[in-house]
Amino acid sequence: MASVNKVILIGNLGKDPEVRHLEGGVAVARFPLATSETFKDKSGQKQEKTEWHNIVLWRGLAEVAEKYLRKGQSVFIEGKIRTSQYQDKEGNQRYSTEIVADNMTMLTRGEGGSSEGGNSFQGSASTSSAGTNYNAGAATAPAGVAQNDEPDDLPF
Amino acid sequence: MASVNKVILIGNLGKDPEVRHLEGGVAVARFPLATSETFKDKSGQKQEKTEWHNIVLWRGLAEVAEKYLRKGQSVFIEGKIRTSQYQDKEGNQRYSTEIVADNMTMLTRGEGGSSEGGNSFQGSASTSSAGTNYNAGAATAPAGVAQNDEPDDLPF
Amino acid sequence: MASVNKVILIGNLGKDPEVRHLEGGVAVARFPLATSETFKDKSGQKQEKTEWHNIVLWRGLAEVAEKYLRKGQSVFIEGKIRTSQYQDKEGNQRYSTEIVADNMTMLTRGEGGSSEGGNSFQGSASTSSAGTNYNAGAATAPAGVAQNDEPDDLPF
Amino acid sequence: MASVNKVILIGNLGKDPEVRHLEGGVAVARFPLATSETFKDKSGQKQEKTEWHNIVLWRGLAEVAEKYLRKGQSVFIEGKIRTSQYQDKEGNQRYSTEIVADNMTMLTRGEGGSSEGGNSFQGSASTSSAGTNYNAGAATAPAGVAQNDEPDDLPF
DNA sequence: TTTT
DNA sequence: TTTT
Repeated sequence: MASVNKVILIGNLGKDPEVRHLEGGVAVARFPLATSETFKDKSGQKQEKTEWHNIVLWRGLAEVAEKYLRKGQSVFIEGKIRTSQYQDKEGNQRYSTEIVADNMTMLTRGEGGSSEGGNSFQGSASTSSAGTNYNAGAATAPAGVAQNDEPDDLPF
Repeated sequence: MASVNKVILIGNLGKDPEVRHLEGGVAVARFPLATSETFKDKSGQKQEKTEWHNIVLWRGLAEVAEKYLRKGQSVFIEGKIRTSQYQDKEGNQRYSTEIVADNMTMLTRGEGGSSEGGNSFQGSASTSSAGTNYNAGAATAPAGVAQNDEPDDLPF
Repeated sequence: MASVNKVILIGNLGKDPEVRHLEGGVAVARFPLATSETFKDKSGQKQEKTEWHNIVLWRGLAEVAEKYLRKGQSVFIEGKIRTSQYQDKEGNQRYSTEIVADNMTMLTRGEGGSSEGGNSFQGSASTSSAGTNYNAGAATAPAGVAQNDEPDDLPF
Repeated sequence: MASVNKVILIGNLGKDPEVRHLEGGVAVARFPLATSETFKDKSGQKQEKTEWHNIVLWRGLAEVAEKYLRKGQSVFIEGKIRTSQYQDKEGNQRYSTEIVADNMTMLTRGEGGSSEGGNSFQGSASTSSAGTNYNAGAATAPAGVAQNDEPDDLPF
């Protein structure tokens, strides 16, 4: 039964990632990501509305997040929506919605760089995106390193 | 500050849309949409996990949903994530996450048809998608104007 | 340098897939996919414009296409754009643009079914989509390994 | 007949935009955009493959591109694929594939800024994205101006 | 060359 | 609460 659950976000980390290392060495990272949109209200005033997303990353992506992602940075996230149910202290059913990432590209250059950058990491083994390709199952991260700018000799 | 908040879903309606007509003739439709994924658990057993999404459509898209969408049907939804805060009866802060649609394509053919079909409707005035192109503002608002903007005085 | 190259299509096959089996058992499938949009021209007449996309699938996805996809059927494709250069007979540089799929969901039910259906297959090992989850490398390659990588010695 | 034609790119401009102003004041901008992916070849060597996309922007988006986009900058593009046919000098049928943008977000901060930034512009009137919302039909651009960073007082 |  |  045809099903697609895909989320694409570009936003800024509200906090440094919080990383837990589970039994077996599996890492999980979480951080809040802000996206915002501006619009004009009825009186013509420009308004900004910020949306906060709970991002979750597993394994290799979590390790990359732990090493390289910091509060305030800009990141591209591709993933899926997942809503978990839990009971609160009073026993009421509650819901918590998260974005489970399966692809991540840093849009802020590592440190003191110029105006842009970015490294791409994926939760799966394919090579459909750019940057250092990262397989979430690997134990060690190849690490995102500086990548070259475009050459001048374009074919058009 | 670069920002993108985009969701793409293909799933099935869990219920008929619930439609309300606000003052001024603005329509709002809501329905739960199921996406599901299958995976093999540790014992090699095939498992299915269903995710439920709260879909919200405004104006023209809501009217199309009211007319044509029914429980069980398959639909493509493009939109954005929006989490609303509200107080529960005990005064605790709660969160509710919805997908506000700005594009919709029916994947189930209307009635007793053959094996597939679909019509596309958009919340905006552009023609970037196929099928019957629908301008959500056509009937009640000037075309091309802030059609996804909800009025400020919403009951949530 | 942050990079994303992502394509999402829903359309109809213009022909049955053409499948080739390369040395080493690697399968490649190709088919044209039509997407169309309708719009009103200046005179208010409804017009339809059809776009044709050259879809390419590798390994497991190609085998699924060979078995299940037929002319006329509706399919969801996720992939990336790839433009190849080649010399025509006169030695001029030519370009050919294809969509290399890494995820596919059939939107037309197999045979004589009711009004809709769909099965999802992925080129990578993750479980981020629904339907029968398919690992493109399962039969011929170690799971989770570079499944979208084409061999270096392709005839194009 | 269900149809979706959507492209999402993050890449770098290979050249400054070339802008033409048609009769009636309509602007069209074009530039090549590079996306790249890295992968390991058979010998384990890291390889990079760059893909070039022909981006086309109309009206307001073209004017924004003319004012703010420059060679080397990073940009998020959302649009659709369009392949045009034309005759070459020898009368042979040729194809040219372009990405017609309907949404654009600059990922490189304007001038000598710190490490990231971005402004969002859309070809349609909706407010589904962030940054200065831009309506392609408008004659004058509200212009993308500096946007604020996230506040420290996050709700989680 | 598809589909409505 | 859908669908296969």
